[in-house]
Amino acid sequence: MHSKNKHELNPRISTDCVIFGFDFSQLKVLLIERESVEGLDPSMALPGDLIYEEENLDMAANRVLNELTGLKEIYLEQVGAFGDPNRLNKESDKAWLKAVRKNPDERVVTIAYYSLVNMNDYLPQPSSFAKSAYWIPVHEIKELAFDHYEIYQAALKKLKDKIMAQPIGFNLLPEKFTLSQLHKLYEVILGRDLDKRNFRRKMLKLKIVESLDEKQEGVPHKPSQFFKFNEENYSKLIQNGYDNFGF
Amino acid sequence: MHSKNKHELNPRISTDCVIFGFDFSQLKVLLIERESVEGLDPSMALPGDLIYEEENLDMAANRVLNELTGLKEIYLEQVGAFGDPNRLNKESDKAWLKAVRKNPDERVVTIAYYSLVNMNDYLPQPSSFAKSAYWIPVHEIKELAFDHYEIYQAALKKLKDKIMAQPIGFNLLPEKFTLSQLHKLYEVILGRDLDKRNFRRKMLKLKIVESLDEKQEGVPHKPSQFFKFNEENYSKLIQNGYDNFGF
DNA sequence: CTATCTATGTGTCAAAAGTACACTTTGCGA
DNA sequence: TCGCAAAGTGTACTTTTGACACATAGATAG
Repeated sequence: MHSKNKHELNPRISTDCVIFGFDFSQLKVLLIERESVEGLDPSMALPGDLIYEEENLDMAANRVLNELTGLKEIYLEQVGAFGDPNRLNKESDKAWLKAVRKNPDERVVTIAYYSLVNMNDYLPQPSSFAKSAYWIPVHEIKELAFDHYEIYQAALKKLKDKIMAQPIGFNLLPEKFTLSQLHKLYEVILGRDLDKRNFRRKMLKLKIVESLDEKQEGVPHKPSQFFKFNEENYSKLIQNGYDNFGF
Repeated sequence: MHSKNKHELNPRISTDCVIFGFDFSQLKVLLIERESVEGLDPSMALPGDLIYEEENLDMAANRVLNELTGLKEIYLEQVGAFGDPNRLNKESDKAWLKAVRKNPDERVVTIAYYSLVNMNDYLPQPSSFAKSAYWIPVHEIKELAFDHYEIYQAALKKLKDKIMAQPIGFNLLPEKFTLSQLHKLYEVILGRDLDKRNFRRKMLKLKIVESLDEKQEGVPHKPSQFFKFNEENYSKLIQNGYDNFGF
């Protein structure tokens, strides 16, 4: 082993956030466009930045997300750590880092987080080095800065695993929603069709949704019933070790 | 916010490994005893140490595990990152760090990994600052150095989730094993009884175990059939997106 | 005011999976 | 040869899944 390798790593730590949203037809991810640097194509990235001393990882992720996109008080779940020595070594990334970081060549280990939010409650307001922040449909996400595409894929996998193991996704919807919307949400996350009747049957049997005395209005078809999430029944279910939600 | 907090964190990175083994009756974890420092109780810890420059995280975890315990070429799966600013601040830990680290007060973010191994294939051989390395039954694990207990719990949860989602655990057994041994393994990981007949039925239906023409010998009861793991059927199963193994 | 359009909402049946449960078998050793 | 200890085996019942097609409510356009 080269003696060079014997030096203990002393990197920076960053967090990157994969925030999923849903607009009733597509699954989207919140991305920022970096301030462009002379001549470089501005490229899309996950909101993420270096963390500070004295911060714990979860808090840092929330702060960074807030600074770059304006989103606040989001429950973030950890995806994992990404620390390949070459993760920042694409030429375009190096140029950008040179422009914004004090020590652009320093190695950075990033801790990735993900979350689900209701898009309508959180209007992204870019600041810091985020020139803009957009909700991008997942099917349009093809390349991202750094190793962010890999991080995004890992987060999506976690999301799929989680939604298969236990019913989640209520964060992504407004307080009252229709079963069709919930149904659609599951379909876009899992990336496949689910039988409408079987889906409804299951949701209703679990009693985690509750019918409201209210219907859609003004739609050019049979109006659908509104439902709300029953938090109480949901926590009971989870506490009883329910972990086999699968379709 | 205090200006102090605005400094970017520049910590060390370590890895800690939670290695599970099985001795046909109990689930165990590989722990090391640290070289004792004047007056301090030697305490048990997960094998873990700082990583070097130029190493990627997975490789570092393997190197560290090997240096401390002698285990080699283990498939390690990431548990996650643990980086609370106070994670090394117990008095006993600080004293120990002072004795072995160049910069004992430096913040350290650790990336935890876990794995399952066949205890008989890997006889722990402590070295480096590991005074000894033992397989400790999980029910005896009550406190560990640093935040290692928390890390161990997170790893155990991952293991349970995983074994519920897909049949794993063959790593923990010798090449040929009896269905009773496999059955017991599932019980100790999940921490509850599983019906013997139902367990066997399921394993056999999935065709991931295959009967050998060989029986136990010299046991004071009906000798049991040996089985082997059918890797081919197993990968087929996994590739078909099988993820609902639950009992 | 009638016809048409569109998405909602509903029931049944067969197959598969899960759950609960008790006795016989084999080989060793006393 | 008897007893012991763990292996091994089958069945009946319940629950869950998965596949499938048509009537309904309200809006709109003619």
